[in-house]
Amino acid sequence: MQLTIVVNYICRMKKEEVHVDFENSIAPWLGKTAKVIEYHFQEKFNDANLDLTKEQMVVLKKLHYDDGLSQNDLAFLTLRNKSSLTRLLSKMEKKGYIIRQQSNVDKRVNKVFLTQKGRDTFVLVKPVVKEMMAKIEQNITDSEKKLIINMLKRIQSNFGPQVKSL
Amino acid sequence: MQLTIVVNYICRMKKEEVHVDFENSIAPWLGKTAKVIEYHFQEKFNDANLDLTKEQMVVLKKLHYDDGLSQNDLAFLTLRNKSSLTRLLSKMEKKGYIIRQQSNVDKRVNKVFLTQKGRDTFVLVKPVVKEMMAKIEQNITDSEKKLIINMLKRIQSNFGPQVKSL
DNA sequence: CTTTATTAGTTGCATATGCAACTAACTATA
DNA sequence: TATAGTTAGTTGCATATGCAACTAATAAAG
Repeated sequence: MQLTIVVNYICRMKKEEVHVDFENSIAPWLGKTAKVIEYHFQEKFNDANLDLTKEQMVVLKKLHYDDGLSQNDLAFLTLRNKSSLTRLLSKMEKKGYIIRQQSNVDKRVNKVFLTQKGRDTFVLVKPVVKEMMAKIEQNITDSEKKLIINMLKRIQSNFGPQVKSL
Repeated sequence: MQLTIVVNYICRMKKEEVHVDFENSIAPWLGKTAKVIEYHFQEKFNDANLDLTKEQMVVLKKLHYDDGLSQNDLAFLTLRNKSSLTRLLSKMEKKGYIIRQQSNVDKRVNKVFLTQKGRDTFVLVKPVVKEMMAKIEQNITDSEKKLIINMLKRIQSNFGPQVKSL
């Protein structure tokens, strides 16, 4: 009798496939929406003849508000692996948007600065970004906007403390 | 007098730098949240010893519900460039998750099918995904969940008609 | 029925990314 | 102070991705 129970249990285990309701879960919708937005962001940059990827734009933006950050901090703040940032910066340096400057306090550290071209480019980028933001939020009310941002922050908090937007 | 007006206007144009409020806009928060989630998704897969990227998981999932899709449809449904899908499938085929089968109706078309290994793997993937979904939504109420998904759908609709989740 | 246009899929090229291994430089400990 | 550990940044390797150019096959037009 005991054995029967165990066998039944095992059989049930094998049959009971875990069910995941993708259609009514946040993650897939979030992923898809982010993907759509990112795609159109890049498209807008290309249309505006900005020689810039969306990732490079984020770095430009961070430096605009916080010039002279170390690569380490910049990687952390933009949610990037430091190796990824290294190569992103190399491309941006080659294009003349930024320069690396070794710290004389700690020779391991590179401080990253915007060049004049970098600053000028960001000025051109801003209206494009603004337009995209408006398009994204065109049918979202202000209170809804507050709400969704609040929810997004809470979702992020489930994976550890985070602070600012990208 | 007329000239003065024009000159003043131009000066104002140059000074008035466009201001973008990143901190109170949806896009950056959405982007960041999606990035955090994607990172932890991949981490979970690795921890569970699933030899699978998150992108490959999405394809596996689509085929699970719609076996035999063409590469074209699969690319469209997963928001991928067809060239990107080609290479994604090549890797998945090499790993034995899927097979391509040329259509005999239209020899240009490859229909994509899950292999037994692909089906078995998806069974292992599901609980991991389910756990992640729960973690993401742990501090979001059901009505909030409905609300955020609705908003995400509306945001997507600003970039053309879309249907299902990823 | 032949020519032209379109479509499905592949490939070269460029970018972005995470991990692990590495170097150089700084910090802490014995 | 010498040795061990840590940290910042770089590089090799693997994956994913978009665009443009390409091939092969089908559809449309003459």
